[in-house]
Amino acid sequence: MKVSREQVAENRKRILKSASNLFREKGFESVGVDAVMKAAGMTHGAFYGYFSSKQELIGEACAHGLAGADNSWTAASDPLSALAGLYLAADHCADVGDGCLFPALGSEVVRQSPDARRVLTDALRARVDTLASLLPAGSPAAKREQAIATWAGLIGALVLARVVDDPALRREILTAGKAVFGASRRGKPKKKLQRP
Amino acid sequence: MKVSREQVAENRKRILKSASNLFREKGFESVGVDAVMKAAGMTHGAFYGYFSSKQELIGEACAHGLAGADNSWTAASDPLSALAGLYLAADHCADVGDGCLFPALGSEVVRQSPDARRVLTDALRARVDTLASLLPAGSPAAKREQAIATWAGLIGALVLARVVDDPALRREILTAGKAVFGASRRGKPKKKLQRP
DNA sequence: TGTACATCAGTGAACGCGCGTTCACTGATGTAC
DNA sequence: TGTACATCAGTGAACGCGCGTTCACTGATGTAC
Repeated sequence: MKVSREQVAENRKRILKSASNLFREKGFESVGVDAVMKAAGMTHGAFYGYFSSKQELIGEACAHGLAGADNSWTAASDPLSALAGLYLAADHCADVGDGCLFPALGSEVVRQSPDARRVLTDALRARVDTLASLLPAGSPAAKREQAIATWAGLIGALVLARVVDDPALRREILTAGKAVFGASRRGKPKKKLQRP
Repeated sequence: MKVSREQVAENRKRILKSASNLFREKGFESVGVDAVMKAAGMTHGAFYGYFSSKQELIGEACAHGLAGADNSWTAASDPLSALAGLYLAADHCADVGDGCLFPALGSEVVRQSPDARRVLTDALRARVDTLASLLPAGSPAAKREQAIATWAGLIGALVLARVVDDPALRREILTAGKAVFGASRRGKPKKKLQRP
């Protein structure tokens, strides 16, 4: 049965959202076209009316998942600590399916289509630029260096926190990451503020 | 045809090495029992004489891959910068199959057996302890925090360097990681040494 | 605005293929005498 | 030490099953008049 044009556009978005969530949760190879379409409320046969192959879906689902990232930290008064706090929050750690794509799928995208790698590369460049521009101090080169290392640290910390099977160690990783990567000035410990 | 006991022990090691390399290169789901056994020089039928399932192999291959890690940096005069230099070297970045297991498979192990997660958790604990004990300055808690953050940063940087499709950006990530995570004292730039 | 028809999004059965796993068989190993 | 036999590691065919992909069909949509 045919379906209205708005319905088609809506269905496409729903497929991309389902795919992007399922891929992050279970990986590209463990999620079939069947599962994606079922999650989107259709049968698998309709898939090839939207995408020419699973590989194409993977590329577009990555783009969709990266586009939906939470940027609220950029508006904070201390963007770096806001980012670290948000990124290494316990609920981001627990919610792989709706969380950042880099820790969930970064190491798997290497083996996917060139398109998918380009999508991640572009997204990473944009995030580095954004973070570098919001850092409070340093030369442009130093800011860029810190922005790259900070993203690497946040992503690595989330990968480790998720893989570890001990909740106490997981909390320790998240806390250490927030402390180290969320502080603008390294090595200069902040004094705790006391109520007057 | 039966085979000598030494041959059996050797075959088992070869299966584990093949599996561990192939899994790091292509991921757990993309590598079949067939491919592992062929790489080890046998046919797939012999597999179930060594392991009861592919899941069991995954757990043991992870343990084998983690046990073979390069520890030469611990003997260096500046272990932190030696570790960062080794870990973020271009050839470690290029050689996924023989490289560290965390960046290659970290995000995939979450979905494997509890055994596999425990193996990675134990290995991470050991690495954090080793690095913390070799850091030059700080309280035990501060050393531990820095050790955790450093491992997170190194692993995240390698994941990002590998996923990116632009060699220039890849080099930039590796260089930034070495500079930031390989320096014991943060924020205090080293003066370049000049020949006298 | 109403009707008649062409379009085409979605359905569900079907296809090869590759995967994890099993098993009867083979023949070299290792042991009992 | 030599021989005869039981053991058992490895082979390769076979099994279900699930996956990516195709396709004839259906019936609601949207257009031409």
